[in-house]
Amino acid sequence: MLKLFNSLTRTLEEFVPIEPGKVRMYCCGPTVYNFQHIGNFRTFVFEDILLRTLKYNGFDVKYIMNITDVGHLTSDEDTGEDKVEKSAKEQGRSVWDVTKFYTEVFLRDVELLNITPPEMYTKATEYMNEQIAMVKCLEDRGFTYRTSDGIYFDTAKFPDYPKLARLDIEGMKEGARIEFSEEKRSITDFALWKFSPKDEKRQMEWDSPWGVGFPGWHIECSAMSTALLGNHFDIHCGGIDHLPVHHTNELAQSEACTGEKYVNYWLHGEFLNMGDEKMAKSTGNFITLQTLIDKGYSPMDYRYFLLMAHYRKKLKFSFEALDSAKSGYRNLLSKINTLRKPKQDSASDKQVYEEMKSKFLNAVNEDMNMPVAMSVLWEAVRNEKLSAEDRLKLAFDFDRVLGLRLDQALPEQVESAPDEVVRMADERLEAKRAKDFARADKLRQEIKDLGFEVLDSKDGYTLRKSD
RNA sequence: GGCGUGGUACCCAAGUGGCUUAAGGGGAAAGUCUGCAAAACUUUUAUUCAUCAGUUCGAAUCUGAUCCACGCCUCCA
Repeated sequence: MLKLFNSLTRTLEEFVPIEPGKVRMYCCGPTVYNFQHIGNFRTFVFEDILLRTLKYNGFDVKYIMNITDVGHLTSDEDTGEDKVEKSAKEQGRSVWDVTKFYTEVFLRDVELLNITPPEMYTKATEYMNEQIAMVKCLEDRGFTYRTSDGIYFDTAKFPDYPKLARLDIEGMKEGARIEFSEEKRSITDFALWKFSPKDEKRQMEWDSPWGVGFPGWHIECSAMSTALLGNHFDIHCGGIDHLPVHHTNELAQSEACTGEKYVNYWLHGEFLNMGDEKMAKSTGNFITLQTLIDKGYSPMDYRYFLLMAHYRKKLKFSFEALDSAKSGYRNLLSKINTLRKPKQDSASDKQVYEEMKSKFLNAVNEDMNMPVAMSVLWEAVRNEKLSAEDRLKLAFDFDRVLGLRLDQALPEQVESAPDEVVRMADERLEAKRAKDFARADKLRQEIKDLGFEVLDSKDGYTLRKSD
């Protein structure tokens, strides 16, 4: 039985899909005006784990992720600047170039991190009609009002508005950090459609029944998810920061428009912090996957790091912790390779085998407890009551959820080393056989200086890249 | 001002009333192996869960207080 923590009820609930055996899921994707940082990817990895967990449980999953390639405001107020337009201006490129570029980088990082792509990435700019139609629907149903800068959603007309985030709207009014527009009837009201400024030509703007403008930043997810998954679907997820504003607004506008329940399970991934502070694009306090790669870490090292913590707990990023993940991942691959070697194999205790499998499944199904799942993996791979073959079978089976590319773990063999190094290693082997240990040790050191370690075996050696 | 989260070994991090006198990884130490190393394998590494008081037959897990750190109420994964 798969249990998931539903933000709507703040409890662990058994997952029951609307349609038996099938799951329809939507996750909020990136806004492509800048690089996605490793904190963003914590959420995308969490969503990937969720997808893999559902598949591991035998569900047929229809999964959609959006790419926000249309500019929104830096704040919800009419004073805000559009991030995409701003980014384009700074870089002296068109907005279309900017979003294309960051989308490509995002897709590359997704691939590097072994994140399963959705069935479809939906781009906000390609669903403009659906968005306009939904705003129209809300207008027809009387949930909107017009101000000088746009069409707004009247949250007071939707009594369930605070339910997802458990908002205390009265409390919000007292100490809010920012003044809200005089024209807004309530602090929680939000824009559905914004008018283009009269004095400035935007690069991205569309015609609408209300005039030339652009969509409010919440409407795209409602419009696209509904268009592809229907009015009512199973799972919607995103970063925890989306809970109080974006998802709250999305839920309100969707249910107001369709009159149906929007989503059954809302799941949110916690933040990755830089030291004690959060990592955020807006403050520039962030690092990208490429930064990690440049520093000699593999994307899988980072994925391993993420799997060491539960998705609903804040995680502090530090290079010390990443180093420990890197070692752990390397040791794991090394263990896999050891098990692959055709040594004499012992018999396997089938009961232990089943026990490992069920322990793993239980961990995964307990709201995706990856730290425990990882401990089961280690336990399985080191379990002496199991044959090497069975241990490998378990590891590869578990990897369907973990996504650590364990099956691609290859011994860094002689072939991967430069000829020069191989020649030296051969020479060392000869010296060793001739009991010329001084010479052998000297060669070993020289090979080490070239970045390789010699691992001796009974009648030969293997080379491994050292770092 | 309101709402909320967390403090577990040297580091990361599970566990949220008895199965746990606290998983797993990293690190460190010892042993096996080895010409010596490395790798591999084995073993060891928290009588204790921020502090104090209480509830209970029983608490890291519940309650209260205190200290500390952090997030949200602006855009943000």
